[in-house]
Amino acid sequence: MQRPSIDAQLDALSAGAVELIGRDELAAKLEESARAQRPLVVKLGADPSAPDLHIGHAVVLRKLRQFQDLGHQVVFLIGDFTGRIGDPTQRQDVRRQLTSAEVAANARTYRDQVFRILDPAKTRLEFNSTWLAPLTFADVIELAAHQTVARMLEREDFKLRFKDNRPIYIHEFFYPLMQGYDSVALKADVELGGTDQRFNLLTARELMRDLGLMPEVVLLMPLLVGLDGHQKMSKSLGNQIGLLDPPAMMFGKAMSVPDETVPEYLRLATDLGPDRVEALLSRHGRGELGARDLKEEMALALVRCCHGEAAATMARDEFRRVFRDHEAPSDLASIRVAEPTRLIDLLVSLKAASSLTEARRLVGQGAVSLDGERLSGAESIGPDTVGVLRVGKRRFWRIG
RNA sequence: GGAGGGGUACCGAAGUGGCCAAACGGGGCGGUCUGUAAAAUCGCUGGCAUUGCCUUCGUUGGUUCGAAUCCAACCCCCUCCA
Repeated sequence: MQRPSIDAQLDALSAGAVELIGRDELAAKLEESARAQRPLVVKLGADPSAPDLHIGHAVVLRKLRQFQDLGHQVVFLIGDFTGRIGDPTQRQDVRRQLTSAEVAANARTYRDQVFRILDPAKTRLEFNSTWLAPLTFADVIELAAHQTVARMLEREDFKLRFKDNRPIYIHEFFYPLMQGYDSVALKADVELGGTDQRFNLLTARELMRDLGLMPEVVLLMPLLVGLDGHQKMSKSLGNQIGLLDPPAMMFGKAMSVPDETVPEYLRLATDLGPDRVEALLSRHGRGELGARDLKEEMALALVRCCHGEAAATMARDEFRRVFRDHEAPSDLASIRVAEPTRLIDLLVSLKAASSLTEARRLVGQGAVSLDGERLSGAESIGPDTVGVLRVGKRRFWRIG
């Protein structure tokens, strides 16, 4: 395969990135790689205890894919050792150790998601317990001697916690070091990460240099904002679109993003490419494409990335039917009620309400209807009841 | 080790003997409207029950007719000093 020139490669690889640390080094590495026919090792680390990836991760994954398309090798590193210790301030309880079976299961989940974007033939899966577990205490002390407390406190979240008198545990200082050591063990040429990883990745560079290795090149990708339009997308904030979310859910979530966030999603979360995106945005700017329709294009592209064209179109049509035209979904769960049941009991058994009190509340708020007729709550649902039961805006059941 | 501050519902945060199932904000849910699961707006947000009862304010006991509020012990967090 004829590769583009080094300059062209650099431009392509840094496109969309927030920061490329070591551009000249990358140029040298690319040149050396081409000369020696040796693919670069491009590293991405992942937390093993939260194996649900979202479309924010996809931003980084697509960049990795670009490296692969240029012939390089991706190392998808599962931090099974790092993940054992956990960050006690972010989780109430100390993270429990994952069993090897759980790690294996999570690794499999990762594979399912990651290979929607990455090329399996050019991806290596590694676990950092391979080299971190055998380290002795003396090794660890030696490692710790490469970093100072003052430097650690420069890291944004440490700095903040320190200032706010929130606890910082000693072992948390080992996080960047362990991550850095991963790069040493892998002899990584390039590491990718979100901008929140800046400190850790810089630590890796310094550590590699200290230990006489060529420091890795760091490529920082923008963090995708979550569904709320303000905070970064993360599972713990519950504002994510999962890579494995079913098409309809993905589409719906995408449509719930604030209007101002749509351009960012178009640029970062879809694979439309800059030209298509700018074309859409300028049509919107000229008033030829409404905000709703622009958002729909974004949602469509998003679903297409993960589920393909057909699923995306179906998700869109379904969304239009239910939320724009206020019709019942085409495909809804059917239930039969064997004997007369109070409406509120039915709602609880359908899990439409978590308690009878909540069921009463829903009915009282006019959220429950049968074939479009609002129910008062006194009704009894029985074997001869037929119709579409609707709870709130988006929960439907066919009865009978 | 010493001195002080604090632990309240999903989260943040008021409340310092009855008017407290507990202000307010966020989140979540619902209604209306719309261009959409957007925005705006109004409302709901412990449980059971046909207006009454049960459980809840770090834990366990105690004082009181009555405790999130007072007392005791314990657990946990933070600050300053060593």
